[in-house]
Amino acid sequence: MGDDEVSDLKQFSVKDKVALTRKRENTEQMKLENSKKRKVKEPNQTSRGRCGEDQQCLKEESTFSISKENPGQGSVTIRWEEEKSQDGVKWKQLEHKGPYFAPSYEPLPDGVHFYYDGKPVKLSLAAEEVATFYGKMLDHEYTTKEVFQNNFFSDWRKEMTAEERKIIKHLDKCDFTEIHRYFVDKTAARKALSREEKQKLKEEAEKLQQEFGYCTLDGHREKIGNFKTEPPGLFRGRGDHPKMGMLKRRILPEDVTINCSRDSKIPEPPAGHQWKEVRSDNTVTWLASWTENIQNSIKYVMLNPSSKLKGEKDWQKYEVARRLKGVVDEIRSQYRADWKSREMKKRQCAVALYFIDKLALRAGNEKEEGETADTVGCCSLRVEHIQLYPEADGCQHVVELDFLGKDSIRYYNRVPVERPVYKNLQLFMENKSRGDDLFDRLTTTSLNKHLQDLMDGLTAKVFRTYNASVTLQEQLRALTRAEDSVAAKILSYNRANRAVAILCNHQRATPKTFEKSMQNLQLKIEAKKKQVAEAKAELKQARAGHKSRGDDRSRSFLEKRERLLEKLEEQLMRLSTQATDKEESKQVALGTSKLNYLDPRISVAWCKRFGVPVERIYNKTQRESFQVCGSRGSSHTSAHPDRTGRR
DNA sequence: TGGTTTACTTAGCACACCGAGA
DNA sequence: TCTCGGTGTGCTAAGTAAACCA
Repeated sequence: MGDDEVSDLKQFSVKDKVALTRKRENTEQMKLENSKKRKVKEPNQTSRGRCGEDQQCLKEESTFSISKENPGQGSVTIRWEEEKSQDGVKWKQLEHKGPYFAPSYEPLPDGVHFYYDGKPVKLSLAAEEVATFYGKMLDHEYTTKEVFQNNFFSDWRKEMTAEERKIIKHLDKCDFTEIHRYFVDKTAARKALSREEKQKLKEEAEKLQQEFGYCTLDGHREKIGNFKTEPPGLFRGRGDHPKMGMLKRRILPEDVTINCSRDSKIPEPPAGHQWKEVRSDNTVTWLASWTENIQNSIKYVMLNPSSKLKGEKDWQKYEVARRLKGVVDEIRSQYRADWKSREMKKRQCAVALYFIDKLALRAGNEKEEGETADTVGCCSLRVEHIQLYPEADGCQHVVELDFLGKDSIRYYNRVPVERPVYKNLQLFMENKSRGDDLFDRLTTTSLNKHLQDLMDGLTAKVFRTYNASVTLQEQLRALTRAEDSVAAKILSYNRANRAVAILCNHQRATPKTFEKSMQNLQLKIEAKKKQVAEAKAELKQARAGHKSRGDDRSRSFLEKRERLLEKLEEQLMRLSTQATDKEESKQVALGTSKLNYLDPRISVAWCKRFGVPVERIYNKTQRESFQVCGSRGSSHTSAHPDRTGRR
């Protein structure tokens, strides 16, 4: 299957997107009308007014409104504002053991050969190591790609001795199959280890985690997110990445900069080595860094999301989104007015902002050509990425967007836009060729500068967070029914979550095992249906028996049958719900939005209101990240560090 | 002002792990 | 006890955006 076909399969149906956009538009229209009716009011009063119509809604809404209005939360904002003013100081004391280095290369056993042109060739250690990188990936699609093959071969030859280079001249004459088989067998052997052996490995990993996986930050033991250096291998760039297959070098202590406090115990480099640099910069949160050789970018060792530092940053993100809620109507009026501006730059900015707000597009920074896959975001859209239709699908002024976004995931959407937007797009496309920038007067920097003027801390990214959280809230309100079972409520939650994922274009490949596991689930459903039918027949008989005999024994039997039927029907319902959920989620990645875009306070408030245990929505790690404490039906919303800082 | 660098968040994939059910 | 399949976790690429610099 070609890449284009994969992309085709991976796009959401336009119907999903159109339905979602319309739902959001209706809400927006209502809000606009309401705000017109109210005329001039403080922004936060506007948002409260809408919600005040429904007491329960007010409670939920308060989880996503300006913190000044929430007793007790104002202090949190103030505390962080205070911290921010301290010249960006992130910590006072930081101590750690440095990164854990990838194990050195273990040569292949004598019985495993590499063949060139049918003849075994004993490779030098360096060349052999790189050959194993390729051999391991033999059953991966990457190795079928020409760019991957060429980059690999070119970098591999650099690792060869002059002798080897003389022999090995063409990749298609190389035979890595023995190497491949060796690693497949090794994986199988690892899987087949005894319980005790596996336990031993687990204990060793845990020991490593305990030794290198934690640091001390301002006197608190914090978990590190990635304490191991990235092992060498072949670069796996996504989409049509021009550098895929290139050799990712092994990271040595000499490449690593350590960041820790001056008075702490400086981590020891591995024996015989030294660090590139040891510094003490408390305005940054990273513990160690190095520059990787593929794109010359810096890689960092950072804290785990469960850490105080990350938690606070996350909380701040949602606070900014909450502040946006208070001014979003005003911003929308502003960009609508700017659609008619005499200044081209202003018009482009206003139209781009409309896309970012309405379609939750990413900002779209400029990228260096030829260095990465050709992907775009809003500001970097080109003429070739949009099509205009005066009329389509029964709507006027339809725009079709078709481009590759982050991770080369295709964004495809057909959406009716307001007339001035349509007219402006026609104008922006005039006298341009397909490869020209649609918004040629606009950059993400200028857009963000404009947003900064509208609201302190506002950037393009905030609109995604804001619209994602608002969508979740609206969908939860529309879909949840108090009388539903917990399973049905969770289905509603997943549907709301899914609406957000579709809005943000979070896609995933259909799991390889999907068809099979779906088939098995259907079989289970059929079997359960049969059981229900049988139980119904038995119940009927039991009723007749009790009617004719009327004794205690027949009554007891009847009650048992009733309970059995009830149980089976519930099981059937649960299976059907599971099947629906599974089918609807097969190509949608729910985790990304749940983890990065949805204010946990909304989910926790929903759990609390509808008696759904928080642990059914957030797993252990997610609860740790958000500091959400789970308790059946009465979950409290300490979604983040407490007001005084530590949890 | 515009290019570059740095620091951080967001993203999907692969695979290990673990529990349910046969 | 074994198998299957879902979930959780680790990994690292790919974004955003601010700071820096000439």
